[in-house]
Amino acid sequence: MARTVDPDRHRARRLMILDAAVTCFAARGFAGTTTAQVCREAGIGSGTLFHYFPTKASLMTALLEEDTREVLAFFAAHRDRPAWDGLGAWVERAIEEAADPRVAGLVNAMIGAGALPEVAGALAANEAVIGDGLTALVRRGQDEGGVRADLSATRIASWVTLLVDGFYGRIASDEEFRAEDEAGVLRATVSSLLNGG
Amino acid sequence: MARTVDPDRHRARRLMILDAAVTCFAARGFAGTTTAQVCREAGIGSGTLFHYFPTKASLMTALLEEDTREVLAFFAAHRDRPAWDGLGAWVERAIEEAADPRVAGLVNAMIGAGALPEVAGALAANEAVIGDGLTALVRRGQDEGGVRADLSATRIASWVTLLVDGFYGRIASDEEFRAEDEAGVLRATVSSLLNGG
Amino acid sequence: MARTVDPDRHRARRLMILDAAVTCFAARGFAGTTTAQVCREAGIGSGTLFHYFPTKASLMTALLEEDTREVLAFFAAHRDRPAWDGLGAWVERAIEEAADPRVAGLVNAMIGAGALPEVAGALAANEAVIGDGLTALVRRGQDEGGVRADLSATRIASWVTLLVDGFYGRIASDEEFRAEDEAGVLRATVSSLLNGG
Amino acid sequence: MARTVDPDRHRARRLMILDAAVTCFAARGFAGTTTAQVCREAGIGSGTLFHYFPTKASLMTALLEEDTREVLAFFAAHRDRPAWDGLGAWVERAIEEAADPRVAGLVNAMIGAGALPEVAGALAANEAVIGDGLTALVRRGQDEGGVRADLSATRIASWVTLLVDGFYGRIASDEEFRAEDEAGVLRATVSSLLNGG
DNA sequence: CATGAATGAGTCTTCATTCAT
DNA sequence: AATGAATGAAGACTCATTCAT
Repeated sequence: MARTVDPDRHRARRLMILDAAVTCFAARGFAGTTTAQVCREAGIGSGTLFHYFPTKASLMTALLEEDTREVLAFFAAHRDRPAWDGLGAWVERAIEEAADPRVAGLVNAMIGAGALPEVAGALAANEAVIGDGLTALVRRGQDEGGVRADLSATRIASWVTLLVDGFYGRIASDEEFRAEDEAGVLRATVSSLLNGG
Repeated sequence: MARTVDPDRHRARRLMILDAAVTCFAARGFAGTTTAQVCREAGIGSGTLFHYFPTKASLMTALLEEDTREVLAFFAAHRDRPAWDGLGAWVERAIEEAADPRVAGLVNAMIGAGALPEVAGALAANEAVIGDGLTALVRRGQDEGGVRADLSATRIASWVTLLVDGFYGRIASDEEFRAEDEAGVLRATVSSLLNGG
Repeated sequence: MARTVDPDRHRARRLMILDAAVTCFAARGFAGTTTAQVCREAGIGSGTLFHYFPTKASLMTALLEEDTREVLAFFAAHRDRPAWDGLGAWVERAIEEAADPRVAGLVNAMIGAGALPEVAGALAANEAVIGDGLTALVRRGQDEGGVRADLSATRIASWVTLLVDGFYGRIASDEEFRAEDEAGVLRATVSSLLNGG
Repeated sequence: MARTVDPDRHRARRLMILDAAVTCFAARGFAGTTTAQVCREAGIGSGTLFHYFPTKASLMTALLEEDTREVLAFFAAHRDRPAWDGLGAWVERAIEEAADPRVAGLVNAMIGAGALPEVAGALAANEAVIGDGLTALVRRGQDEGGVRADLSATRIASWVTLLVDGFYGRIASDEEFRAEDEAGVLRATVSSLLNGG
């Protein structure tokens, strides 16, 4: 009756598969990726894939949930720090993530898969967590001063997201648009947006 | 002497089918849309669809080419007018297009389909035309004065596109982000970006 | 109430279409040929094709029936002439027909279409007419002397057909097997077969 | 350590599917056979068929390649034996194969599918191997004596093939032409052809 | 008569998912 | 737990045929 299940090994395997999925989704989009390609990339059999993830869509939702968890952690970590620092850190986080060339492609894949009902929920949840977290930060920034008050916190948060998502999108579609080169403009544009230009 | 071919009727029918495709792609994405759904939406048989468009992907490329043509016309119309007006008109164009609730969804669908090799070319061509047109406008704006000169025209054009695409993206994913409400912020942000505010 | 139907014109048009069909069937086989290709080859619209021939298969059956009629005429013409001459003429007829490079391909196409129930009947009728005609000729040849009597007329007729069909088949599949070069061997082999080698 | 792949089982299954394909192709021709019919005949699902054979045409090419392999083995086995025996054995092989009532139909189906570009190559290869093998045998027969020398080895080989293919064709199209009954005439005709009758 | 746009039944093929080993 | 052979539902696309003009 040996305990064959090693939770650590299980978690590591799971992450390896998710990493393979990121590579594939980023390169070929969600619909353009077959589960067979993910298996090959991960070096596993198809049976094993479905042992860890019940459906192809669940790979995407797992990725989104993973990100949602990290986003929650991010906002939790900034709950007691100055709002302005939190907003700056959010932008820095985006710039750092954009350094992984797969991230921009993955974001596009997520958007493409967003039309699928199975993914829509996780995508909406992810966006809600980001929207809520940023809105809270912006509102606090308005209270603390430093963030403009002529727009609602919700709308400002939306515009910050617009800039960050637009940043990812540009990286994905424009070879010459490089995260490290454009980071400064992003920081400046967000700043300008936050304090009302 | 039967003259069954009525070019006008043909063109109208073609556009009707493309319109149905826009509706479907916007609602369910490219991969999520079946050709049968487009047929139903257009009120035609499957054979008729493939009489006008040889493949499902060609619907998407036709849409992109249609837009590319309009974009070229736009930039041609602004060739001899003040660059600043042209840039403003480009933003207004985006705001107006965003009024059609399907456009934002369609943009997402295009991004999702961009991984398909058949679509990639048309998508790249579309982006190139926009990039070139905007870059020319920005460069002229720099010469005429009024547009900042600390960034290259190419990079500024890229950032304008980032804002416009981000705008579409937000409309698609956020119910509360409405084109008419946010048009002012878009205008201001683009202005601020252009003059280095 | 002008009599618009010109029977001659109708017949000529019909033959032109059949000729186009022969070209297409010979080049691409029956299944490999689309009615659209026949229309293009004949320079007519699809509606016109089906005005003359109700189905694609009817093109094939018309071709077979055309041949059946010619075969009947051939055997009728040789009814009162020496059987040996008739058998020789039959071989010469095959050699002459094989000069049209399309004939061998057409024969293959007929064989390929023979599995279709709509064509099977016409093919069987064609073969029956040839079989009956040759058998009668052979039997008469046996009576007149000159043709071996150790095999039934039916079997000998079958073997003559085997040689002629094999001749067509070889021309179709072997570039270097040319009707004019091999005619002599065919004549000799048939002769040898008829008089029991 | 799971070893699910049993090469023997795989090969057996593959052959079972090919056998089902032979049955279907022989009965209804290549174009007249649907992949669904092959699946039903083989007792497998459609996915399984395409697990073993990527396309419908590949069933035909596999069949041809199978035969090509056997033909090569045949000629290899007769390389060091008297040429005359080899030629005789080739005819006996044809007679034996013709005993399977499906073979003649299959040959017709192969001819019908020969117009397809995917099949043409395998068919040409098959014919080349037969042509080369027979030509070598005939040439050796001429050297050893016993085979006429007034015709080139290539042409004689072509005529042997003409007789064998014609034999198959007759069996396919004429109910009363039975392999066992006509074997004697075939042997005699080939003999007569080989020694210049 | 001639036309070709419109049709939709029928095909091949893909691919997510299951399950026996 | 891991495998990959087997599955079949679903989808893109073809093409013979019809019919309004």
